Amino acid sequence: MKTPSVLHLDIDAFFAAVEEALDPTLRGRPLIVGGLAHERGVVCTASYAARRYGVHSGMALRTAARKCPHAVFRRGRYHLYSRISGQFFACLRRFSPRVEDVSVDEAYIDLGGSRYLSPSVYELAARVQAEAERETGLKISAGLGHTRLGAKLACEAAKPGGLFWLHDEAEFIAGLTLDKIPGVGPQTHFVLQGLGVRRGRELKAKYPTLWRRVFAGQYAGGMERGLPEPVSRSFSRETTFPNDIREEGLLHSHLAYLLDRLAVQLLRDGLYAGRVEVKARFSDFSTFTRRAALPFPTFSYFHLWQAALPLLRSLLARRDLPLRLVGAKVDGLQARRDILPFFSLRDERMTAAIAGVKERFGFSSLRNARSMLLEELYPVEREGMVLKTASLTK
DNA sequence: TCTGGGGTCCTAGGACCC
DNA sequence: TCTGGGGTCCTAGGACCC
Repeated sequence: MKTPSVLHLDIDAFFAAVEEALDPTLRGRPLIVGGLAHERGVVCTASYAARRYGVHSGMALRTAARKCPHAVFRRGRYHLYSRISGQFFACLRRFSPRVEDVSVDEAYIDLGGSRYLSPSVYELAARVQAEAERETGLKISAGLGHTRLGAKLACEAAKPGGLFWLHDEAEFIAGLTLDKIPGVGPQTHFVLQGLGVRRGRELKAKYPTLWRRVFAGQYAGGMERGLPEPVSRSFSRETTFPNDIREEGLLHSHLAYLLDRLAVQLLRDGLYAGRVEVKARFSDFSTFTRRAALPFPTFSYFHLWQAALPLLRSLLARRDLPLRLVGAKVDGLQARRDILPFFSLRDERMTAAIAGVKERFGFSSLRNARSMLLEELYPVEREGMVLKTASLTK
């Protein structure tokens, strides 16, 4: 039998584990990262101690507080997590050039070409795991398989902190109940249940096409697919308000703020957007989006704003309710080098200059006037030096 | 007790063109 | 005169993942 070479690694309860590592008094206590107990929001990560009370990620914070009143609640410190995530991936890349990141705390790594490092792939996997744990200071679960799916399932079984090897993937998957299969969510599960399908083998026998759809997707074929450096396809930002908002001027300010952030990100990554999308969620949780192609690829806040404002207006016309969320997204991204230099617009240069100041003095050192309204309502945390727009005009 | 934020990928219908 | 078939682009929405 062919030797498995795909290793899946997953940092256990990542955000909570970082907080525990930094504050040992939290160890063993139920810890919930994502927001404070009374806030409008959901659990991002729950420590294993908190999970014992039935708290899990995605649960409303207020529900979690009811289930586990003595839990410690923390807002996330995402810059910190992102730095440790960087160490994690740097460590993996020393063992193989074929590393695929799934998220900040999850990766696939193909050890097929790295066998010279160790006589046994199992030992090599254990070494990768141990090394990553040493460098991050966190517990990491690992699973070895022939395909991504096999590796992921093995890792799932190894949690927390173990290393598993799935000997017969096909047999294991055939025996699995559908809700355990990645890619089968609540909707698909519900439909399949209605069709009398409970396990993998029934799905394979009765609905071979669907079976292939589930398994020939992102997890099939080991690591052959998808290995070119992943490129960003979209960026988005959204805000759920502490209280629902009806006032249109204030909603415009929020939109302006989100677009400002997207413009900075586009510039920083050297990308132009081809399309902009606005999202509105009303107080009854009904959610709508509107997208529009930009007249030409751009990274300019001003162009994004011109295209996005009519979209927001049209969304607001759909319901006579206040909003609980507004969001903005850019996609159709293209690298700057792939764009014809057919225009050199003044406000694109201005965006670049503004982004330069933000880069140096912090995002909120310069704000467009439209989003300044927000500062009176929600004072902004400032990083470093404060540079007010007004002081530049002198 | 409500229900975040950041993504990816897929489908379906209409417009438009040949 | 009551009509086709394919291709492609566009937008809206949904399922799913961490």
